[in-house]
Amino acid sequence: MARRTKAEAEQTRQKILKTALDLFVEKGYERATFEDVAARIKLTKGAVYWHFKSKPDLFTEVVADMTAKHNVQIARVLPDPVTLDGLVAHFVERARLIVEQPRSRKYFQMMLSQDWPAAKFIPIKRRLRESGAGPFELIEKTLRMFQEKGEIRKDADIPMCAAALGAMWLGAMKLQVDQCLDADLAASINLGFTAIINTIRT
Amino acid sequence: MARRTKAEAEQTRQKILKTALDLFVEKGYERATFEDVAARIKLTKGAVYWHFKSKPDLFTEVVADMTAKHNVQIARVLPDPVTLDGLVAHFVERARLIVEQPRSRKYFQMMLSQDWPAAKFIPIKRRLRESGAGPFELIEKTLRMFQEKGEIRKDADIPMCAAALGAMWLGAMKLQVDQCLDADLAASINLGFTAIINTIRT
DNA sequence: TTGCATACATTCGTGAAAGTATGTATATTA
DNA sequence: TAATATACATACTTTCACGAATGTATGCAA
Repeated sequence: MARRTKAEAEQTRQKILKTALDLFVEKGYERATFEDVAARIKLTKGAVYWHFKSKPDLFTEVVADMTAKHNVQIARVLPDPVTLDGLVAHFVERARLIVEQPRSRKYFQMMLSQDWPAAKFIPIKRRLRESGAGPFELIEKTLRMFQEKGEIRKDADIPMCAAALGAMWLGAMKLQVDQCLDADLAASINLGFTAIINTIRT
Repeated sequence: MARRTKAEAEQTRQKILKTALDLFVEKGYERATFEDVAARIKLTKGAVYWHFKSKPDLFTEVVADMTAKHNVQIARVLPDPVTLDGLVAHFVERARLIVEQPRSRKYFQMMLSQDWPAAKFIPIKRRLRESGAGPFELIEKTLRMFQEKGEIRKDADIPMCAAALGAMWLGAMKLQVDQCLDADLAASINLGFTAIINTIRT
């Protein structure tokens, strides 16, 4: 076997990305090897090295690819919240989406399990924070907006409230991913978010 | 150099445990080697192997040792809560303790970063859940107690409320450990816990 | 004081994974 | 259609941590 067409090569690339995500989740970063990835899609290590020059590179690409896809997915079905209750509903829905979509679920599982050397992937950690597990910016931005609109008390401590909401979100997602959450994820997020937001409602 | 006295050997063991914790935090499980540990305390790999028969064994012992010490520490200064407000105060204080004590802090950093093959350490994951990052049992047990005492509404959904509180706790600790928490940890835990508990107060 | 157990040091083998170099058949392009 | 770039396969080197084997000087007990 030898050279494939461009389209086929791109398919191969996508297969590698997908399989790599699976393996990073199953075995963790260190124990997942290029040979594992190659074997699972009937290729050789060399082929994988053709598409990705190193293991850190492969991991970085997997994260970038999944982040982009996930963001597109979210943007497509979840409009930005326009009411305070909408903010709660937004995150409840977001959680439901992540749990239901197998790919997104695996992505979060990998990100939050952090069975990978986070210290070596500082930019990834930042990306994770910005768009993935802790969309704190969205929370804080939205809270400020509603404060100006008068739906939130002027004396409310927005950063602290946002921190509490962010912690709630992150914790719930992590519990879900670690499969330690007996209760319903969406429902407990709903409970927590509502309780916290009600303390600063006008 | 050769044989030391029993007391000296025990000191060596403690040094190894301490150094191993440091290195597991700094480099993660896979990248921390017996040589690293040995070099840092001016010993050789063989010496470390004398005290701990394998790497999983060393890791397990580090966790067991730190868990025990941390539990003793908590039990010594934090009485079990006897009021609902006391429950909040308990966790606020617990958080403060963990942040302030360098050893406990590192312990949680290692446990929550999970830059180690969690799948290979199922018993440790259980231990972690029971006594470390997610003291859900304490929360749920205490809530039930207060429900019987009449401080919590009879129709309150205890498991879900406990899940929300647990998520809040876990998320806040993880944010702290990952150094992504700008706001004050204790204060945001206080805010979140109070808000959630107030929704089920009689 | 003798003899054994202990607490290390030293050395080496082994295997596994990362990465490299090269071969090769085919797509693409000029 | 020839030349070149591409998309792989194959085979190899390198690295490195685990762990075992062995050596050795000393503490301790009888």
